[in-house]
Amino acid sequence: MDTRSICLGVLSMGEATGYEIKKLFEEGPFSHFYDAGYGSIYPALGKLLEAEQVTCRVEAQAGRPAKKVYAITDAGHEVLAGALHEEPAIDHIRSEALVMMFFGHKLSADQRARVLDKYHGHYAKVLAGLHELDTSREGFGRQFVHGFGLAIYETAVRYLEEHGDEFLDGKTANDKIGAEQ
Amino acid sequence: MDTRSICLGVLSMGEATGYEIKKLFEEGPFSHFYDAGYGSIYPALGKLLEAEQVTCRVEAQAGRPAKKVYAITDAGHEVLAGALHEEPAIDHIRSEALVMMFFGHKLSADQRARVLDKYHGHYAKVLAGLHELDTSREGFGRQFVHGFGLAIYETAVRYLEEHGDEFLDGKTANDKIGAEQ
DNA sequence: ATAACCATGTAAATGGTTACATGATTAG
DNA sequence: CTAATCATGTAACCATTTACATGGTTAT
Repeated sequence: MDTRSICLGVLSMGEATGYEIKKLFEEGPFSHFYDAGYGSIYPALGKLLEAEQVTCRVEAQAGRPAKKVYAITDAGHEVLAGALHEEPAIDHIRSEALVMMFFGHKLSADQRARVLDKYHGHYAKVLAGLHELDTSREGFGRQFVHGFGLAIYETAVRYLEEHGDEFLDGKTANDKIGAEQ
Repeated sequence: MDTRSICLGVLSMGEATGYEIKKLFEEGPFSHFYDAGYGSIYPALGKLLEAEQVTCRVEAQAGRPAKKVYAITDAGHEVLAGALHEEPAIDHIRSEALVMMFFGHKLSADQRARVLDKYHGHYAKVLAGLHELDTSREGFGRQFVHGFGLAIYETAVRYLEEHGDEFLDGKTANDKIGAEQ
């Protein structure tokens, strides 16, 4: 399940260009559990084309760069089905922001604010994107994953909003209890 | 903020071996937001040693392989402080399981059950590990990040338990509403 | 018996990020 | 006028994963 397989998956929903696929990872229905840049999407599409798992049609556009519209082939559908029946790997999660927050006592107040703010901003933005998606007419898989994303990102944003001050002030839950007593 | 910096961070909390660092990522306080295997930890420690950001002491053990206990140096502390004041990158998240679930309609019932079960098992295991941690005497950063992890992983496990059947049965929320009417 | 744990490491292969390269159109 | 959007791609660099290599002890 590398970028190639995900691209096949996206193309199984309909034709798309590399640029459009990137947007799905940035703002669309994949934004909360997958990311890939142009530097990995374009080479992936190139390899899929070589392997004849996709076809490519060039569309000229007036006053715009030409598009390359990719479509999945029968061979591509087979490879995708195979990839979807492998053992899924454990989620890859790597959060630099959480590492920084973990070592919050080593951060300046400025940096604490910057890190928290950026983190909250990102989660809020992804959450807003999820809210804009309407999956009510989509299949059960998309609905399930969409609901999962909503649940998680809502929890994350709420936590950051409710507990952010403790982090910024450098207060622990203990400090708060002590102050109340 | 690559594996080298995180290793420095871990070592800023006390001496450790590569094996112990790995365990922190697997089961310990980093398990919910970072992972790295031996293949990236050992080389990272090697480079830190070369750069004199850590020292290394070999400890022989009876009936056990010898340990290499690493400790952070002053230079290491400086590099760590610098790394902690950079701009944090956006979280890297890549979930093969969610990709598979997204395409649930292309999965056999067997594979749906396998994927869901593995996913739930992993989240439940990390959550159990988080519950076992007592951060009440730790600094505000660790408490904040621990609380964040608990909130997120509890939400995830609950969602999978409450909505898993819909995914296994291939039913959408719409189908359910329809059945109730 | 068998699996899991302790404990290290390297080499090859894979894969991903970043920087470079181009350039017109449109919205603010 | 400035930034963002549309649209593609490559080359160099960097990081990570996987497979290989070793082997005694302890718990089930």
